[in-house]
Amino acid sequence: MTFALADPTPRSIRSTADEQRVRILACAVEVFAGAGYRATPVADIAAAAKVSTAYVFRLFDGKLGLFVAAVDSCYAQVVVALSAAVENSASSDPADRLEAMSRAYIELIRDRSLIALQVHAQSACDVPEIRDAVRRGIAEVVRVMSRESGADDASVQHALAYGQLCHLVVQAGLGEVDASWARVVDIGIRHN
Amino acid sequence: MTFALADPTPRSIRSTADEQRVRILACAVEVFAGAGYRATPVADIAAAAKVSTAYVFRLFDGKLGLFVAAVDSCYAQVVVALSAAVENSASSDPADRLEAMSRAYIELIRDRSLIALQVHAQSACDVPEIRDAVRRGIAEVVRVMSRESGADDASVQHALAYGQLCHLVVQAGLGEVDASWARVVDIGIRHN
DNA sequence: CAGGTGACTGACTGGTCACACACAATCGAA
DNA sequence: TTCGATTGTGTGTGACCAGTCAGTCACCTG
Repeated sequence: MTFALADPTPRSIRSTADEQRVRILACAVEVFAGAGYRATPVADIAAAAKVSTAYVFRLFDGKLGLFVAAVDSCYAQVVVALSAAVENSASSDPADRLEAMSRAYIELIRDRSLIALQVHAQSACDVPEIRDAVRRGIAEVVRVMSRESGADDASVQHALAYGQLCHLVVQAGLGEVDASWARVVDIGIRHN
Repeated sequence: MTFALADPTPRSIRSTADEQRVRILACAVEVFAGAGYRATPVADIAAAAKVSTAYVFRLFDGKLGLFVAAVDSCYAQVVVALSAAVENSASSDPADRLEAMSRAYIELIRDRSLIALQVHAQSACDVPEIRDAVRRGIAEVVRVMSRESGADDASVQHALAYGQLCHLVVQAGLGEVDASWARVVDIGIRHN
């Protein structure tokens, strides 16, 4: 009574669990970014990754473990992007280098996922494990901004604040609102 | 207009539905602020308000209607606080008036609820009704800041950005983290 | 080819939650 | 006092969802 239900093209090659883990993690970032931790059933992520729900639970430590892993991966990507930006910056002026990082962060917005996931993680900080993941991520981001730019604390803080404003704009979709108040919020993101 | 929040003396007299609505709404703001829209069962709010779950559904248009009402009420409180702050400000200098508003906003943090609820609403923006409520709220805040302070758009935007940074600090509890990176984020909230 | 190991799944379970409905208690007016 | 309107609740239910388990199938090694 066994019939091949899915997979019209049977996978000739088996993948390793580690490969699957990173694949599923990438899907998790994307899908969690859509509706957040609580509103996203693990089954949705499994479907996106084309695996069974049971297998996701086997590879990760529960839904919480999966979400934390997704958040960690998200911040890691941000850090990489920031580092790369400053690497390509010719100037050695701290302000310029910080500016390059800010610009790089804006660039990341093309893919809403990273921003959206950060907001969702922030909102789920009542779960200790998630709060810790957020702290780890912010810590790393702050460290990389300070160290790689050489800017003073106030400037770094300023850049962070505008990053947060950017989250609001993306999440509430203010970019597509045509009103004067929306322009007040939206304007200065590209501007220093 | 005084509203009695808690009634120590057992109600001998019937309350009107409108009274109950504002009472329950106040509870909803507080309880939703704890864990957000999805993670908060309506039953929890009903329990906090000492009424039955069924009655909450009778007074509000579903869980979503209740949450939207809570978000609206939250932003309304913020706007009131900002207006009051500028009212008490002697100076007519736009920068000073904006500063007074920022200070007032920091003051609001004593009660985590208003900040937390904003973050949760922001995170639940995938629900159109909630996204609209957030937009309404932000619109009103921006309008009041611009109009009452007379400051230029860039300054208002700057104040907003630091407000958002403030949300991150509160939500992730960075105030209680003792590390250099945490201080970079935390420092400047009181400082202009 | 026998047998072992790891990838992967379908089917189930225990629990939670949003919401509905019928009913009870209390009030104001005629 | 009766009647209708309004406040309020107990009980139920259908849907959904995290996590488990027993078992299948592909590949490898001797």
